Amino acid sequence: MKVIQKNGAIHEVSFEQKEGKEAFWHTSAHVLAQAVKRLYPGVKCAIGPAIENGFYYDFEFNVPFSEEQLQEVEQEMKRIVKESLSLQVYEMSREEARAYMQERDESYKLELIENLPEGESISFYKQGDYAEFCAGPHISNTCHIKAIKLMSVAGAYWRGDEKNKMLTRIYGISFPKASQLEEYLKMLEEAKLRDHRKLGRELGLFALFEQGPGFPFFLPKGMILKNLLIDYWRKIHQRKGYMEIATPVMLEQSLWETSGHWEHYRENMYLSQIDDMDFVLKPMSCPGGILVYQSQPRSYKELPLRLGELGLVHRNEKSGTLHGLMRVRAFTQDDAHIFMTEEQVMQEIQNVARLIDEVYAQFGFEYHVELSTRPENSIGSDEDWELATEALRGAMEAMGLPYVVNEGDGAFYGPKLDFHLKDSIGRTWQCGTIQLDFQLPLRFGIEYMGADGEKHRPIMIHRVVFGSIERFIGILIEHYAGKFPFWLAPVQVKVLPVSDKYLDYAKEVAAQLEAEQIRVEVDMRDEKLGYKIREARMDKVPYMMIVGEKEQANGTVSVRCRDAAQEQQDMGEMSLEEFVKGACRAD
RNA sequence: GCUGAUGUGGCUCAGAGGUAGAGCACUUCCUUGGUAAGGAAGGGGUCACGGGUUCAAUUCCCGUCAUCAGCUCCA
Repeated sequence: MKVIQKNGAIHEVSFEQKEGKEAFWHTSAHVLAQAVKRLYPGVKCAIGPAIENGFYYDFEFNVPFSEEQLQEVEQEMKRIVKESLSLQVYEMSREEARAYMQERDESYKLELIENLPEGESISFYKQGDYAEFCAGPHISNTCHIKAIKLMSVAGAYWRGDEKNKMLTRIYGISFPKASQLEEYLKMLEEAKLRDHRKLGRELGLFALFEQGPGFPFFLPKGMILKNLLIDYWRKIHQRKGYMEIATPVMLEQSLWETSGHWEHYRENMYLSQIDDMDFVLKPMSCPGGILVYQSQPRSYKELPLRLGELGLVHRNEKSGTLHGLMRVRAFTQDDAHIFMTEEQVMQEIQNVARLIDEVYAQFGFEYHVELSTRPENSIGSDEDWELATEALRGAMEAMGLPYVVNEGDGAFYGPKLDFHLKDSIGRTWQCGTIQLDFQLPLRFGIEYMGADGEKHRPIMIHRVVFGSIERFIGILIEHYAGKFPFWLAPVQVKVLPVSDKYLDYAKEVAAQLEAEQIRVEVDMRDEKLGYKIREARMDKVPYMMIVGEKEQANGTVSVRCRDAAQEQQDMGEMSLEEFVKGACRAD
């Protein structure tokens, strides 16, 4: 298909390319606007870009509009596409453009025109009876849009500002081939089946109650999973020279005034008063970590001092943002604060980056890195920010890790590197961060004794690998679709006696597996084998062991495996030694 | 927090202005069954909460809370 630039240049591009997709979806958004204008002439158009998956357009409707009317708009879009309208580009002066939009009472478009640079002419794209100013590029003809589906209607603020009027946003997706739309819809279904809220309930991992919105409960199996992750975390951090500490969940208010949290994040903090003291439930563990640092005089010989903490933090997130385990109000951060000299900074950043790399590889995640720079309401001097930002940048370059820059997205006390991992169906999640901080050491006045006998101020790194353990578990559930690898499965083996005549043997098998540190359950219910297999499969247990007359007589088990094609699941009869040595160590 | 939708037994969902139903799960009994659901009986819900309208509300209206989809936010 062909793409048409705003200077009128045309070139060939495929839908598979990023540029092609964007032009395709952007044009689809224009078709959506065109359809809406045809059906509802009084509607005002705001903006309609291509997004990661599809496109949207924001409108101000003068009549009520709801999901039911989507079908109608979609039909109109299909009619427009059938008209095979070719896109034309032309330019207008600012004045002409303004007059054009004024005539059509497009107040949002007028506002947008005001924000365009003075003096430059404005490019318009026109398809049939519809034209709007737009930087493009667009595809050359609407006829390429073979498959369209409008997905949903939602409210969205004009220019993303909650003080502005809420507009009606219509989301849609389109493709050059009908089969691609089917595939996409199938992928959405797949994502729904993986939803950690659904699987979390079905697998008995966690629960949420009205009595604690955003405060997840861990059920026995979820707790096994959480503890396994924590065990793994401890092991790897010990190896990397971290020492673990634990600081209180609640500390006195003045500490948070010193740290700057009181000023910057008061609205998100839970408060409590005991006797005459004002307490704050910690939203972060850093001030606690600093008190530990300060608990004794520090020498340069101790640096870098790596203090790790699985800190339970509370943040009063807005009600509308809560989402299963992904966005909660109480969670465990796998935090660590590293205190070091200026010379050690680059090396430490790289050490942490390597640690994160190792952990993500363990779960089969790919990732990319983003560097977030100074935000608006930040503390500290320009020089410190510059130094810190360059240190993070330098470490990435020294390691040869590519990164993208996120302007103004840093923490209020320092810039950061964010690690965004990619799950098995291609979605990305921000988990690990490395934040460099000159501010808290200054605010708390922490020091170390240098080799020169003088006092110096250490620099601090804040970092997490999982981010939030709760959220990481949510991501893992969806990544694995509940089929956890053997080492993480809450129940690794389920023993299924063919009938209760073999219950004793089943228990004996379970006891032997337990002796091998394997997490095992016996299905002792009075049900038929087929039924027990079905349930064990729904519980996504990696291995089933069927025991009946034959196995009891031979002192063996018949193993059935979760992770194989239907016809290969039956792994046949084997001894427990064989299983323990071979089969289950594969992953 | 904002906009919209939803809220019926553990789960998935049906239902109606006259105080509720199905399937699965659960309990008991029959059955002792070999690779994705054997049969029967039984227990379980002040229909989210608080007001209002009505002779009567779980069903209609208002408010609150929670959940869902977006938006905004995410140290």
